Amino acid sequence: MPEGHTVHRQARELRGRFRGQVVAASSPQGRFEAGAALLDGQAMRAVEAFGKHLFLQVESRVWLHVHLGLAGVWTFGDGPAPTPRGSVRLRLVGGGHWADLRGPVICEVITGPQRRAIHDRLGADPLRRDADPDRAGRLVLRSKVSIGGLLMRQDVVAGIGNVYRAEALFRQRIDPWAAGSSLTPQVWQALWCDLVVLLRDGLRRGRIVTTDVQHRSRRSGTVLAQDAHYVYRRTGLACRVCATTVLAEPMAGRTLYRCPACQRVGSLLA
DNA sequence: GCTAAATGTTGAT
DNA sequence: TCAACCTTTAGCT
Repeated sequence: MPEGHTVHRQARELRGRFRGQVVAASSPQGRFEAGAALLDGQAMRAVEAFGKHLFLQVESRVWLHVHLGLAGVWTFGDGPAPTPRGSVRLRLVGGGHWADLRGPVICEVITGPQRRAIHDRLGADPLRRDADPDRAGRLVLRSKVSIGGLLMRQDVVAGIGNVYRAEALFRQRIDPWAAGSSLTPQVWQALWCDLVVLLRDGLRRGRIVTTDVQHRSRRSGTVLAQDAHYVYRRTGLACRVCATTVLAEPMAGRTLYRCPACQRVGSLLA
């Protein structure tokens, strides 16, 4: 269940196991047999993540393009691959490692130019060095669309999903319904910097934690789930900062979470 | 054990 | 604007 940090983490897992290795590719489920045949028996050259998209290149120079959607999942392992269970769309085996892909929305083999076209329509990815936050900022600052809507647009900022949207806007005290054009450049700058901080942290941990203070389970030492977020999925509970009831409301088909008191038009800088 | 919802996108209406 | 897709998990029973 991925936002951008998950996909970057998976790219790292795939790179570590398979880069430079000859990889056997198959589709136990049968739905990707033709595609798997194009990858099978070739050395893996490169793996990269861009937003929520994953690209994997083999020596014939074609690319595997994967988008997990809501339900897609990678499973990794070392040693002999287990008997495939369930609908494994793609299995990669090589160098003593294996990886199974289930339930992706997109799993296809594409050419270099096709990959470039996908790159070109993606916005700034907070986890990539080549991200251009100024271009994203120009789009935001002259848009009448709400900042909550803009953050979900992958052609503006790539890799942000519903959790990071809710949490970053809360942390900056920005009203999600405020138009992009109502933000100042300073507010945009602060929001972008916080997205970079949050996604890097998510990449390191492997989960999204946005609160500074967490209660830990006494037994396992893990951060309790309900303390990991400020507003995401906390409908009806008291805001951690001001105790006002957290709201949930639909925005463009997704559930938006916010604190109506903390998140007014301005921001921490206003 | 079952059901509904979910960190998402696409394509039809 | 909405259903479809696919899998996992939270929250019931």
